[in-house]
Amino acid sequence: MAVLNKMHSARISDLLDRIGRATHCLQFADGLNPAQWETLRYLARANRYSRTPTALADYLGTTKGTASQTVRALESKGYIQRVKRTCDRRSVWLELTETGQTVLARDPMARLEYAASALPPDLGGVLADGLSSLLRGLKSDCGGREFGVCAQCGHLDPTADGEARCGLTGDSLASEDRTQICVEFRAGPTGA
Amino acid sequence: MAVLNKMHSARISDLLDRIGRATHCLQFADGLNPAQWETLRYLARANRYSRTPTALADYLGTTKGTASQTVRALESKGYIQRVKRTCDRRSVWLELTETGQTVLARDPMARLEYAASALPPDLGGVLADGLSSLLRGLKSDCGGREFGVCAQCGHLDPTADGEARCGLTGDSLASEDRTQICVEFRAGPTGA
DNA sequence: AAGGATGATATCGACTCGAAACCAGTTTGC
DNA sequence: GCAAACTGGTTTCGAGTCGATATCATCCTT
Repeated sequence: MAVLNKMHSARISDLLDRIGRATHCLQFADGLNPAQWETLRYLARANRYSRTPTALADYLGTTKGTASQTVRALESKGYIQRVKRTCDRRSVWLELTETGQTVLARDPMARLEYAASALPPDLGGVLADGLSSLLRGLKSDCGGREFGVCAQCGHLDPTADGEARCGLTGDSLASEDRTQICVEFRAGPTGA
Repeated sequence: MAVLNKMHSARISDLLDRIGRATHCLQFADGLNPAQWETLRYLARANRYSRTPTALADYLGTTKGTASQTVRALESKGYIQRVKRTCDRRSVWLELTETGQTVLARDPMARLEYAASALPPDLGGVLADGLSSLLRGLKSDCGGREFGVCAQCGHLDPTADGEARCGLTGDSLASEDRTQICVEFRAGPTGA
């Protein structure tokens, strides 16, 4: 069984490697590069605390300087725009433009999703769970901040019925907000 | 069910994305870069027809020029060496050195393998199969040559008992050779 | 023997990334 | 209330990678 498992794990590792390489080349579509696609995807899924250059840098596992360059490139293409914040005038919000959303609809990673949707339905769930626990096993080694949604966040403070607020900022969170990625995410009692 | 499947496929896509990013950063260990690690791994697994710069370029999905630079970098570090071939004096064989094998033993992708081996045994097989068919679905889109082992190759010509030879080159293949990656691989009747 | 194909390498330019310097705005401490 | 420390963001610079092209040597075809 140990041998069998060893065989499987080598194969899994190889397959993931190859899938990674295959998707890598997909991510140069539309004149963008992988980092820029990641950024568009991130901005579409990040909540209002998290659509900033610094949070983006954290998410991408890069530096603020590099993230800034990516942002500039996307802005010059008209896919995102910077919005000055009033509360803290150093800070900037990044927002997808209309054009940006149109481009994101052509996300090349959708191919992967498409391929996944062709799997037998019962296999899909198992696959997702397997990958998820694989990632957990990996993540502890690799450093890198965790990003999760408010719904599973330790800061979430469910006050009244249906309502909830963030224990960190005190803001109340619409249900829409709670399904988005947050920089401040911390694994907590609410989460698994 | 369609909805369920859509959920799963989005999650799978996201997970693969994140695993890819996590492993990417791992592959800068020991002063090498991802392409160089890939090269070491490839050379360790490629058969004697396939340990050449051109085959490497094909495998990595890059150009010969770029592959040549990677080779040079690894050679200057002393991890591989070029061996002039006598049969075709244009051609070069790439071989791992002792040092190269030592370094490869510290392959950062082993972390992934380790994480995979921690999965429940039955899950491992399912996961591998799922990923495999996912890759198949993806590969048809993405172009990129298939690389497989002789044992599943259409060129394999099992002559006598236990013996086999390559129908392309006419060479007889030791059983060791048959488990290695070959550039000339072609999906054939022997394979699945 | 000549011309074309092939394996490999070198060179050049475009591009990306990380490190460090830098600027502006905010907070802290006296 | 002001200076120092801090923080968010941008800019600049250098290293490194990659792909395209040109070049060289060798092989193959006729």
